Amino acid sequence: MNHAMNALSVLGEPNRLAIVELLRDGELTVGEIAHKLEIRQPQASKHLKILTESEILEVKADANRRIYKLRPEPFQSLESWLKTFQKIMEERYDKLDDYLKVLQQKDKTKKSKK
Amino acid sequence: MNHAMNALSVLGEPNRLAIVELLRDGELTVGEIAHKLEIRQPQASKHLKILTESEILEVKADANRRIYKLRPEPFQSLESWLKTFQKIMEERYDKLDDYLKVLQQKDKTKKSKK
DNA sequence: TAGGAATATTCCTATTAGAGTATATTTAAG
DNA sequence: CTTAAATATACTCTAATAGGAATATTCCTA
Repeated sequence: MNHAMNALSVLGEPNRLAIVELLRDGELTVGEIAHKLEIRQPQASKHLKILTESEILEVKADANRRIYKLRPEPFQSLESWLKTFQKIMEERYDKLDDYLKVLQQKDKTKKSKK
Repeated sequence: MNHAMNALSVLGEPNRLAIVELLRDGELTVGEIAHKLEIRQPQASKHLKILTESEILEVKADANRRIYKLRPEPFQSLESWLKTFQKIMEERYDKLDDYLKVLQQKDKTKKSKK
């Protein structure tokens, strides 16, 4: 939970979120990330550092290259956190159900369709 | 998706996240929120405005009070967005994931009974 | 071992965003 | 009609932060 909250604040930055979405499709080097997002290398490195320190990413050294990829934990944490809002999410579904029932009722009174 | 990204940046602010977590347990007025979070009323109002404009909250007027509560949509969006990381989440912790799936299945059968 | 490529780091600047304070607005009560 | 309560808004200040440029570091290769 605490981890999920930290992840949220880190992912609040657009470029960092973009990095995470890039890495969803597989690991990438710093240069590749900088190129794909059209940002400069130092900025990429800085964001990657923050993402790594918050344990959203992990690095693997390959000679003078650094290969970054996603860690699963923060996303699992976020999922757990989201589950604590399940009740709210369901409330509206129920309302929608009720609404649909109302529509069906009106439909019945208007013209008996089916 | 776009909505989920916006929600992330809005929830990146600690006080706003705290407000959202407060409202998980039910609707509250501005004063109640400010008091519970030990922040000043104008700050509460500002954060609530941002949260409302990003459609995370909705307001109801009651005389000179404003009652805020969560909207389900952004959380559903976040859930959808998180699902796009399912592959990464499944890579490791297969056992835990299976367990969660079992729980989800049980949950689904509960819901569909209603 | 010199040079170049990839990345990290440092320092600076400018923008931004949140906090604080004062004030405006709305509404109920007396 | 005045006042007080609840909330929103406007203004200012300050601090955090992202970006830019230059430089340091590491590692490979000729």
